[in-house]
Amino acid sequence: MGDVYGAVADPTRRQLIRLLAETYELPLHEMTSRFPVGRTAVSKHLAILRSAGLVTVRKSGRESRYHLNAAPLREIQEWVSFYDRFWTEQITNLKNLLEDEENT
Amino acid sequence: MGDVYGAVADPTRRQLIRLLAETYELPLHEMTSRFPVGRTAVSKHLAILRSAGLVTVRKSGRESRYHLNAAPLREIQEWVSFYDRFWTEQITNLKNLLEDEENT
DNA sequence: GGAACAAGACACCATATGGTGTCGCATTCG
DNA sequence: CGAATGCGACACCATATGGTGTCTTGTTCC
Repeated sequence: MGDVYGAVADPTRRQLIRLLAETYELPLHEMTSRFPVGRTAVSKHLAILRSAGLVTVRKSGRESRYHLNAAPLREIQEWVSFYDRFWTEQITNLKNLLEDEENT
Repeated sequence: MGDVYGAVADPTRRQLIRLLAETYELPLHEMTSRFPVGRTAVSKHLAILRSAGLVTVRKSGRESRYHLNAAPLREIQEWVSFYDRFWTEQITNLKNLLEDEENT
């Protein structure tokens, strides 16, 4: 069972998630036409998303309809929310970052 | 310049972030002692975190002190918050997921 | 000054990843 | 029925990734 962080790390997969969020459900070939990569690649990305629980499939005739399940994203949301309080230090850290850039 | 999603995708790097959140700043060798991997591996992880802007370095004598900068996490937070409204569909999607599992 | 330590840089390796093309099996449609 | 479509399953390939060990440089400390 793949992890959610890895599934979301790829930009193409994030676009797929976004696409599925805007439409109720879509067959593979219709998604493929919206991306610059081939059908097989999209299919593999969807498999990864499926193994992360982010996407569900429903077979309808000869096409597989994909649907978004955003629930697993909750894990990421909870993880990232832990660091809310550190954002207030943004200004001081920006200073450190700039000093770091100078030394690089 | 590495992206934040990729930087956060690795579990070891998330642990490093967590560790740096709990302590003000740490030298490399002290972090390494807390992980099952070697010094070089930790150093490379920190380089990735640094290129994503999540970590800053301050040289102090012969050791490099690492410090957390949580600001870039904001991008992830904003991205994931877009899908808040889809979590309400969790129950119906769970049903779909189970049906999917049966067909697998 | 010389030993010991911290850490970056580099060479190297196994495996994961993202992409391709092709094949084969259902399913639809003329 | 037969052609065409949709898509999963492979086989394959180039590169990225996560790990190792070794070398070197800089710093501390006796």
